[in-house]
Amino acid sequence: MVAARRPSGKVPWALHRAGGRIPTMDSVRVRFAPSPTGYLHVGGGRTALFNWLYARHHRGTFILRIEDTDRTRSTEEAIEQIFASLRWLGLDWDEVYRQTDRFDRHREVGEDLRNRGAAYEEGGALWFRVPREGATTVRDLLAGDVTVQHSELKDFVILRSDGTPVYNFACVVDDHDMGITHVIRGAEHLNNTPKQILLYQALGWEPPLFAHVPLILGPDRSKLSKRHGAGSVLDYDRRGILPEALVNFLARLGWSHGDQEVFSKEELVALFDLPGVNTSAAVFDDAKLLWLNHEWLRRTDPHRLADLLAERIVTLGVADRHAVEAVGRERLARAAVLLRERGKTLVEMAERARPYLPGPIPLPPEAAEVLTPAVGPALAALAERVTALGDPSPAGFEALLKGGAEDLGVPIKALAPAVRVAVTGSRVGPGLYDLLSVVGPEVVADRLRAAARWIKERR
RNA sequence: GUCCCCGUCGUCCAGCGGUCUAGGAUACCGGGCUUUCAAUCCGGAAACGGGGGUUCGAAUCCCCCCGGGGACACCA
Repeated sequence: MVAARRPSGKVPWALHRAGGRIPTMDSVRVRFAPSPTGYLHVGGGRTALFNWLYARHHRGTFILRIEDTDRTRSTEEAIEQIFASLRWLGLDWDEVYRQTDRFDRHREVGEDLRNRGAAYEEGGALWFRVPREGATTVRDLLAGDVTVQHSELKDFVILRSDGTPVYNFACVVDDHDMGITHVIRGAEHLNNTPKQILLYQALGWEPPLFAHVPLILGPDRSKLSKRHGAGSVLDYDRRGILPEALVNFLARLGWSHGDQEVFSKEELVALFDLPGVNTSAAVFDDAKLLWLNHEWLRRTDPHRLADLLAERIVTLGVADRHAVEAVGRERLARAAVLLRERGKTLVEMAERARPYLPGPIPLPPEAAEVLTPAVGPALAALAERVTALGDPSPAGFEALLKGGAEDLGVPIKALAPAVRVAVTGSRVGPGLYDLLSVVGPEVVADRLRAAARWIKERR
């Protein structure tokens, strides 16, 4: 068994791997076939993404097939979750099927196999007879030629005693009937493929092309699964990850285009192809996802970001809808631009949005470190000047503060942190003048007065 | 255990026989800038699993070993 190498020269890569068969590139039909036994995790999400990208890149058809043949484990909620996850990722499907709708067809083909002598009944179930001798080779577009001796295989059930089909069988019948040209799926299925090829042969059908993509591993290097915690695609939405970031991250897990790291979905569609996919499993690195999310937060249109932020602020209970509306979309967009510079997720941004919303700011005891008795009068005086401020731009605030530091007798190095804490309750945050400008003169003045009072009451 | 797949910095990738004193990204460490944090800039540490071949030449090809993962259901 020799793994095929990517050829150099002008031979089209896929053609070479396909052993000379010519895949008709304008009629690509691929499918994502999840089983609705739980939420869609990122491994499944990546498989869906690769299929979708392959279909869109080749102007083909992306099919969604719900593999719910195991009625005891499949649920309607899981199906809804899968739809919701794909929609969130922005992976639209052209056709959708449900395997349970095709049981009659599966039984019909099973019957055909039995009539041909390729299957036999035992214990009420229909078993496929695997040849004793010989071997079957999978010509995988990614793994190369993989040969398995028939002696390694056992006869397997294709129709359960209750008449329902089992995975390997339903999969073959459906892929054939749906005209699937490329089966792009996780590497855990590579071992199933010889059985499926045997089925195609017994039925006299031409098998599709196969491409088994490498697995995604958890931090402990085992196949990513539910027990790794936040593996659900929708969990990333809850964590404040942008779909663009997760798509970008997932695409880079096992696929690359030179040294480029950031890809928009449009770029991925234009660049993605099977030759760029590698064959080794990848560990899911949360830190890098967070970095990408930050990149995408910074590339997102401020108004769209404002809408996403508004929603988070409400769902997280940072403020109510009324307060958010009072701020207005424009001001919120300006706040979002400041917030996204320091926050890596929408959640972090929302949690730090309090200063931009109306109302007083609670001052923690540590505020006393910069809100000293010495700056109290200056803050009170500054509040009056802010009220009379003609130019509420960052430059206007900068002139005001620097002028104030000068003639109020408090050095800017002490005044700036004091104003920051008075307005935000925190010693860290965006550039002070930008911050004040976004918060606005009225609210700034109110909080400056409140801070002056707070200092006085503490003495 | 058997079979299958994989093996470059901690992690994700580049590398397709010479251009590799191995490149990018992230994470980490140090410094500049800043009222602060972040961003940004500069610098640093960090890898070809091991052993045999083939070749003038190997991270790149072959073999063995080791290591990791996956599959071995009337689950998918």
